Amino acid sequence: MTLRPLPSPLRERVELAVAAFAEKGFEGTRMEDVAEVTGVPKATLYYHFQGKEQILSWLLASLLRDVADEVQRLVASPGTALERLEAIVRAQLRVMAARPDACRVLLADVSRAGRIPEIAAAIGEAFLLPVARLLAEGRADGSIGGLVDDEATSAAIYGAVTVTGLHHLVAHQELDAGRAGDIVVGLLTRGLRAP
Amino acid sequence: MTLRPLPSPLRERVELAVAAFAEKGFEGTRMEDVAEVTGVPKATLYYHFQGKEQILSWLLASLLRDVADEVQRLVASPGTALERLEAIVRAQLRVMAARPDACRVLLADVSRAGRIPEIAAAIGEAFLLPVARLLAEGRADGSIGGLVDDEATSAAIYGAVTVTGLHHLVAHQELDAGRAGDIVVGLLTRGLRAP
Amino acid sequence: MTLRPLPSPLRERVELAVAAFAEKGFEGTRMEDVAEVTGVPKATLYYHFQGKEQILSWLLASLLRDVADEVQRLVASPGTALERLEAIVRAQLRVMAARPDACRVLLADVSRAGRIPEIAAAIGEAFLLPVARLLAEGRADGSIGGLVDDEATSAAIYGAVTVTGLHHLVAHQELDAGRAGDIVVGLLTRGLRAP
Amino acid sequence: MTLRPLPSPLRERVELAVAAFAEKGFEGTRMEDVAEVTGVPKATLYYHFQGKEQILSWLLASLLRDVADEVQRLVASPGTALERLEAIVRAQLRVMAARPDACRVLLADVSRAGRIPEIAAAIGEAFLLPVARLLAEGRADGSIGGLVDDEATSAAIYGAVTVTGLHHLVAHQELDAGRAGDIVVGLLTRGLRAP
DNA sequence: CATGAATGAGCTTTCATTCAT
DNA sequence: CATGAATGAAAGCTCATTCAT
Repeated sequence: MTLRPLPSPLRERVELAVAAFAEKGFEGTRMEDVAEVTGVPKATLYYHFQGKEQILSWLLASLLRDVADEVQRLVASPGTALERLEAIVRAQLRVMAARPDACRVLLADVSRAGRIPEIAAAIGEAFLLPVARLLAEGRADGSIGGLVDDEATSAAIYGAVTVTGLHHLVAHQELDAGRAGDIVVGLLTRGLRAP
Repeated sequence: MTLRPLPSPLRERVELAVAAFAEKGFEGTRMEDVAEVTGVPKATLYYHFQGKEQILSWLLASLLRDVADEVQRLVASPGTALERLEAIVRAQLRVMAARPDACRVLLADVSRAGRIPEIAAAIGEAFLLPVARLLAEGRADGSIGGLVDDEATSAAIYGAVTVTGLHHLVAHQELDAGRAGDIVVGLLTRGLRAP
Repeated sequence: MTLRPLPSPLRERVELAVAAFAEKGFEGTRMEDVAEVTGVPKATLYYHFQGKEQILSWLLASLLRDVADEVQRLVASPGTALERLEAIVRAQLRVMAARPDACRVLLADVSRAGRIPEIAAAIGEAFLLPVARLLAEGRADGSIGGLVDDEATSAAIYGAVTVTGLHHLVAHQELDAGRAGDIVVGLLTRGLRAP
Repeated sequence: MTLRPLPSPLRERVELAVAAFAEKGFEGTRMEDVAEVTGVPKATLYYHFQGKEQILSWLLASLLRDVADEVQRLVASPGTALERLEAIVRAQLRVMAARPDACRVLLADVSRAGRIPEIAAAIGEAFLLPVARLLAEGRADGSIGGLVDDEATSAAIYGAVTVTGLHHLVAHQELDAGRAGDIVVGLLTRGLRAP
């Protein structure tokens, strides 16, 4: 995605840009802002990135790589499909707690329906697809009940998790991944209906 | 919110601006664009609105008023709390099907965590709060099981509904509110776990 | 060439920009400079012109329209072809004396061999073609001797006239169209060879 | 002009830069472009030249040295002044045929009337002055008729030659120095007037 | 009331040039 | 010696907004 391989010290500084994007949105964030927050001169940013969009793209890709790694690890772990799905939900919330700004930026981008098509694809790859496969596995191993549309269900799960995390961040200024996980996992596994 | 009460023919034309906001984001949409899609000259828009932000604000408020009305109507309808909540979920998806662009804009704004604080409050008022109240009612009337945090749960429900709708719109170019409703309602009421 | 018809007061002010282009070249002249020299704000220039190139284009077109008018008038005047050609040469030098900067800009552009193809075509239309036709007429009416290539000859005439004018302007800071005309006409009609 | 004497292999590669200057103009040509067409890294160019302007200056000086050498040789050759002048005109056209880009760049610069004053002076030294001297000689040896202003006449000759060459290059994509020479020499010696 | 015309304030991006290696 | 990396200082252009009619 980057033409030149990004030198490691720069990588860390550029990560600081998510805060700006999260607060002011992509178009509302000026390169000047990115330069200020990261401490990297504007011209240097342009030396390493093709433009503002590529910086955003790089940031989101970096986040999604982390999510994908975690998801992949958990998918391959032992346990029933439902147990592994629970673990994935909790992991996603941990990522949100660790990198809340990046997640906000990502959601904004999703809602704009894939400004950067690669990102839309990457979300599918990183979360939706593995979860959909897990749902199928779950029906096979008997841990998950009969649902009709795995793709749509995984989107619903993604929404429940993400918006819960976001809501905590916005409403309470912080995200307790454990507590939020209990709620979401509770809702998703047992449902609302009284037993 | 508007200084002058909007003349009715203008109101309808301005609604057309959501498409632009949905596609290009708030900052990415120029007043010129709004003027073009609505057919209302730029200067005339400034005669009726205070600025670009106020147009967005007016558009979202219009959507949220509709959602709130629907929710309020359904909250007061007969049936168990769970049944009414199901109806609300389905209603929200119908709104998304009817006004997909406005919903996309709204979600983008939420993720930017309340660019316009009034909007964040309005979402709470229109959806989260009534749903949270319904959850409490549900525990009282025995239709909804024991959940710990009504506020967080209603956020999770909002996320599940919204992202499912969005996913359908993006992935399948259209949203069948009935089918999507079945999936979300199924997930939310019975949960994933096999009986 | 211009989208909006240029208001007359603006037209005169924009003419002042040729001085800047003549002194610093096209690329060396910043829009800021044009704004300063003309007294028209940058944004206003962009409101009326598509960009810097279009301003140059408009300026050169304006000059060439004048040249073309003069040439056309003289071509149709009475006298032998040679007499009329002499008149055209002298007229061209008068235009250079009147609008030296525009002529310098035009010549720079020619050497860049039609950065703006329309301009290259317009020079042909305004000068080269009428002169070439006059050469043919001259052979017919017996006033002009047997030359082989009218197109090339008219280019040579254009060069002799233009560079002489330019040389006077640069070397003597001013152009006496009468004196310069005598020299060029003398050279072009009788040639260098002693009788 | 150069601080360090240019290593011979570099000299040849830098010559390739004229193509870029000819096509895009001085300001329109980026050092990056020069680096690309010459294959010499930007920083290396800066190691050998003081800046972009010095590269242009060096290129034009190189051309003018060649022209001056040729002219000097021909001025000193046997024959009447008119014959030697004819030879110079033809030689200049041969140079244009051999190095068309450099000539285009030179002419662009002339019209900008001595962006680099040394260049304006060098043209005088290389062409105008020797030709003016030849005109005087020609009047003395009886081969050239009575003209009033040798300086202005040499400028006119320069213009006729140069623009004819340029016209051929632009209009016909190539310059046949022999044919073009016949036309220009015919015009300059015998004039247009029918005998 | 409504609007075409005008503009101040910035925006992204570019580029000549420097410098550490 | 030569050069990849880095950057200060613009440059061209855009856009939300105002205003005269």
